[in-house]
Amino acid sequence: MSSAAEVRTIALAEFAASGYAATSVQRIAILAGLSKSAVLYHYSSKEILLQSAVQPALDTMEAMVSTLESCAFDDAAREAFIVNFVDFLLAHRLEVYLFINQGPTLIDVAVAHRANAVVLRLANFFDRSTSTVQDRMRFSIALGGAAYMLCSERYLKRQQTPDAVTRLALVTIMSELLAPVGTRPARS
Amino acid sequence: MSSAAEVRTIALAEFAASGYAATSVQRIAILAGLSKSAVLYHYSSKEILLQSAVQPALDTMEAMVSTLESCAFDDAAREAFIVNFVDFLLAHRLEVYLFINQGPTLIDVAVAHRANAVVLRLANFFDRSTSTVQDRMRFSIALGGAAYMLCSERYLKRQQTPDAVTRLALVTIMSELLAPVGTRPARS
DNA sequence: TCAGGTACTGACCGATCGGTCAGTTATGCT
DNA sequence: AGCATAACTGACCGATCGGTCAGTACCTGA
Repeated sequence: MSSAAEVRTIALAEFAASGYAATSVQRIAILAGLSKSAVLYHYSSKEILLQSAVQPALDTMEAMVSTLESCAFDDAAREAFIVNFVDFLLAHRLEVYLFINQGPTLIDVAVAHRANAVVLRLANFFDRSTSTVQDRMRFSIALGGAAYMLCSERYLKRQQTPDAVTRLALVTIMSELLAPVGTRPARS
Repeated sequence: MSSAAEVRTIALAEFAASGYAATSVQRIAILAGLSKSAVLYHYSSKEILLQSAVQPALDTMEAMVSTLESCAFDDAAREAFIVNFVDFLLAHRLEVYLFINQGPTLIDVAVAHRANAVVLRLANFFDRSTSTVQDRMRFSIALGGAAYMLCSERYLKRQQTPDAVTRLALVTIMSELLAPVGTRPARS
């Protein structure tokens, strides 16, 4: 892996684990075995480093939400979205965790506005497709809960579950949480 | 409200909303209409201010988990715990949000160890009372999701739901998420 | 061989951080 | 009134922050 890519990977992990504000460029440099100047050579500022680290995930999520908004939201589409979304969460858990629980704190970071906007678009989409308070709450819990679950395994001792197992269970739980009232499946 | 209590309240809100590391004592002072020195007069350090702000919630949660661990965990106890826990979440949403998604980042803050420990105790308790990966995931999602949902309402536009309504819906959702496989209720 | 670009370093900048301290104002008891 | 104590301020401290800059080692194509 190139130095630049390695710095990006390390920065993403540190931003997610310790917070953007609490992670210094100096610390990222040390973890990458470089000087602070070298990090700022590859990425001209800390903010641009964050942006570079989360951009691919953000692009993917924006595309997913756009697709969702532009098609009829029947049961099949809902099911397909959940599977896609779970795969997205598994592939970009650090980015999602970062957006979800640091989004509001990064008020003067440009890329955070994009992140907050796309989360809000998704939330509003589910708001429009349901009418009850409980269903809105279910969406928030599914989103925030999945992001938390996927990253809390790591820092609490708890054994790491293989992605394939996590994927199946998460699809089940998300389907249950996001199913509209009246069609919610009974679980055995 | 006394100055000291006001500072504590403001600090808790800011720590939860913007992160402990990203919130300066100076900022808390300005929001409270005081000088930085005045804040450090009431609370001798930033860390002690955090500790003072979250201590009541932490005491309550430790007591709740102790009660849980010391009684038979039948269906009635599970149901009673969920109701108590939801009330706890509603009363201390900021503290829980702070613990849940800043706990791991505050590695050298003493009170964070207590917070992480009690969360881990609760997680391990549910681990022991179930055997499936999915049930463990359900617990994480319920905890992280509830914390996220209760605080995301505030900073996203979304209308504030009255606590009484939130309480009922949250008890329903948490019961569904935390019910052991085989007894999970069908929802209409 | 040597010019030029890439990757990097260390010294340094102003700003802000958490925290200390001497001194000042306000309050309340005797 | 007088005085202790509580509440608070502003100046200041060393450390660290994000970021700049001049300089250097190294590789590559001409």
